[in-house]
Amino acid sequence: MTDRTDQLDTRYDPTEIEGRLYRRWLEAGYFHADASKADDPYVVVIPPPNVTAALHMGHGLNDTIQDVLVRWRRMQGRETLWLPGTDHAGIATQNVVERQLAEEGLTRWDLGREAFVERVWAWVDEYGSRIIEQLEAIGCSCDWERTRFTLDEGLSRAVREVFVRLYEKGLVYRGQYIINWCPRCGTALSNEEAEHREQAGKLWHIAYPLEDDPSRTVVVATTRPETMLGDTGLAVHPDDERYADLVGRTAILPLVGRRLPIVADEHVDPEFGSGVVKVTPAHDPNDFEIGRRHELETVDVMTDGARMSDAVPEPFRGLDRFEARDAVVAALEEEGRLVRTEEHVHSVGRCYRCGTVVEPRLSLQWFVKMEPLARPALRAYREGELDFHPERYGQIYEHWLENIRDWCISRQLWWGHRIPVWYCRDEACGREVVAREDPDACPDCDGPLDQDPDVLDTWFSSWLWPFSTLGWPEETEDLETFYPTDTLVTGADILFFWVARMVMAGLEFMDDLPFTDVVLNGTVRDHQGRRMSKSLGNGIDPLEVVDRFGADALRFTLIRGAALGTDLQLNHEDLGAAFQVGRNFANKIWNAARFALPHLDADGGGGEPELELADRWILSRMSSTVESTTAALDAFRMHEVASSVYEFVWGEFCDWYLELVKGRLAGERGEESRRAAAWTLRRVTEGWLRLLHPVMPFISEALYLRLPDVAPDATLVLGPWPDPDDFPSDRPAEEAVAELQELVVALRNARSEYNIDPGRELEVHLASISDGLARALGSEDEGLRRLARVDRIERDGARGERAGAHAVLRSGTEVFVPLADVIDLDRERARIEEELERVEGLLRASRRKLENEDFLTKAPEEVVEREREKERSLEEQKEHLSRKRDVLSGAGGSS
RNA sequence: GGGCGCUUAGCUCAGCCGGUCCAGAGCGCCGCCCUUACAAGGCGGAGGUCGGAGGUUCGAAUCCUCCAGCGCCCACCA
Repeated sequence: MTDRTDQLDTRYDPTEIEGRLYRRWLEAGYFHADASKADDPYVVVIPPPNVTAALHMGHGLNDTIQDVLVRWRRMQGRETLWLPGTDHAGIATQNVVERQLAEEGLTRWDLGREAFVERVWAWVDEYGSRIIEQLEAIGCSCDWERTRFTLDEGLSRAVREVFVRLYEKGLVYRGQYIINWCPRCGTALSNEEAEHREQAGKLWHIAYPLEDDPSRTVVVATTRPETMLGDTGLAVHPDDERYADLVGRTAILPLVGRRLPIVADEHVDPEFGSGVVKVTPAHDPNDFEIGRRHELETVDVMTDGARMSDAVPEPFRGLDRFEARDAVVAALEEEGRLVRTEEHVHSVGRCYRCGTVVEPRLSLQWFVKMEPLARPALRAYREGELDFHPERYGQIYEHWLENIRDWCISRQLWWGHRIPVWYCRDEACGREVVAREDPDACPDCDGPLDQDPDVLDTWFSSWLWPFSTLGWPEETEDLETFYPTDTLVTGADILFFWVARMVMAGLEFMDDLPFTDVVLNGTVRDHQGRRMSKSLGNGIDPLEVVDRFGADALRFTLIRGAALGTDLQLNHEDLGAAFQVGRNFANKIWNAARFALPHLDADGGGGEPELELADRWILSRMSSTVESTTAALDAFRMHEVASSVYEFVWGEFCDWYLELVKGRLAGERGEESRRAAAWTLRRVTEGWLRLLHPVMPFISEALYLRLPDVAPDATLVLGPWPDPDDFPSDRPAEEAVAELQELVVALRNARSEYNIDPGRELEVHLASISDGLARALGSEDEGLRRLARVDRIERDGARGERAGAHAVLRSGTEVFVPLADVIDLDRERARIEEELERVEGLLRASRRKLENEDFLTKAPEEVVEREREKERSLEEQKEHLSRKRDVLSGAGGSS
């Protein structure tokens, strides 16, 4: 690494720097958390990406936010653990490998269970670490030594322990209920895994004849006519007088001929449709309940693949359910049973993995009883122990928990945690064994046992993530030290799947919340507002962005757009446009440092020199920036973290401070002044490099290492994080420089307005100079000359002159620049008039307020005082502007 | 059916538990500038009745009500 800054290119090239620094950090072990040293640790667990995943922008955003928080806390000196890992993602991963097999013309059944699972493991071994490596490319400071996988031995033991404990507590049970069945994936799903979408469909009205009076029919309506083949009853509301005489009688199911008892049930809405409901207990959750209350039969009319089963009349057997729908409708029509058909919009559930329409279906599955687990999770939230950012997600969490339903956890897959339940092969014995260790034989009859063939829902391992990854159920040092964690950063789409369930598991098994703050980041969308997705082809590959613009540019752009709870739009068709904010900022920083570094003194310049106004000003601004940046981090307002550093570095440090001190650094004002500037520059540069480090870790570290008095093995990674008190606050200096800036802008404005040659030096006459400006001129005379290209500054002069540019600053200071050769008096007068009008308008508004008795009595004193000051300032501006107008309109004026 | 969010400059968005906002940023646009850190830059500028209508208040982009458009979540809509 070289300190020869004169060799640095004017364009920042991140490629070589980033890889080298990341390797250094890894080798130094900075990201590894030491449990023995952690008395106040800061802990984050990563939302484990699927092992099948390739890094996409959603990860980019989510993981960068985590890295910013983690790096900040680490810099603050807390022993910080960011625990990484991946999720085995049952359905998704199984699908990937099954698709591979399909290309070879095979199915998993051809391989058999054992060989198939081996094959998935082989896939995971080969590709499973890919996403982890990609996280390194964007700079994530995870503790890679603690990387976990949800199918690890340790995590598997945790899963099993939890299943057994819940079973023993009576919270896990097996039963026949209506679940969501995905016919493509061939498995049951939880309620959360069925995504409901509104869809245009039809409502078919069908006439069912009565058994004892076939001339009389009752009309029922359905959106899924194929399921009528499984009807086993009809229901009406008990108070519905229209049908009171039907209750207890029997109808005949068209096409099938089955006898259907007509029952009275509260669930029926007499207002909807005809007020008569067909009851299909095996294919509808409500019908199932009605059927159970009235002891109706259940007839499952479909196979696992959603074809019509042998339970239906011959002509329909083997038909796909949607073919069967058409066939049933046609047959009904032929028999004259179809009364009418209407268009109907209703919501249809689809598998969240493959999009196939799910079939509500009666099935024997394992469930977790959720209400007892939800109660403490609700209490913790209501008592304020759990905070959501943004807050509104708390209400969504609360609502879901209040209405929680039991969780179907068995999946008819092969890839996942096998359900630890064995059944005695002897039906007469019927013993069911649930055990932590695999049993050899039936404890009752000593006969052979068969393990339940199903695996557990992937989320049944994910919900244990905050403690299973730390060693639970073993009482490890890690668990003792790092649980509970602090902040969870994730997407709102898995609030129920994951976040709420982790809270429940944490409280149930650790007796403590798994985290105290939940940050929900937004969705990354394209420039048309569409979610980025593979199928739309509108995704952006974060690694391509890293290659082209650097990880820092990627991170800065993401963080700057990550306003709390809002989505982020990025143009996938023009990466340059999308990421130039970050790229340009990195370049700006690079060049600012390129300029500053050679001016810094190797020994830090000895003791503290006599600081000048500009020095005190930038130090004071630095102090404010430390404060605002820290406050933003503390409140998870990521975009404010980025923008507060950005504005300071670019808008204050580069645009003003560097320009103000250029002359001094060149020695124009003597050694003491040079030393003061160099000393300040050194401190401020380091200050903002530290503030920048969480968001842009690479460039900040690279530049930090180039500071003249920094050891080659030093690092920003371990902090310290700056404190506002490290930099003296200086209000008067801030005010003075603010007025100087206003003057500079006014002069530049005049120059631009009249198209004055940029090289031409101006002569400036000032009158009614404010105290602040007087102070600024006293010490920054040369700064003014440099910033506004001024060669002569006169005080209290040229009040009566007309041919030039006129201005009045907010402080009331009058500015005049003689420009007889270029000035157009009419135009100048118009300019002043316009300004005068604006000021008068403001003054009127201000006076209106101050004349209002209510304002004076009801508004806080400081607000009134501020308004008075504003009035005074406006009065002065008005007076001085009027004077200028009079001068410009004076005798001999052109109009 | 219930709930929530959004609507601010041409575009993308900050600000929003009221006064420091004389409403900001980035991009885009217009003009000038290759001024020895940076043209991935500098300087100046134009551009907004803060979705609409009421209301509360001394004071509203910010709070309340209603309306319109967009989006999201939940729900046993046969």
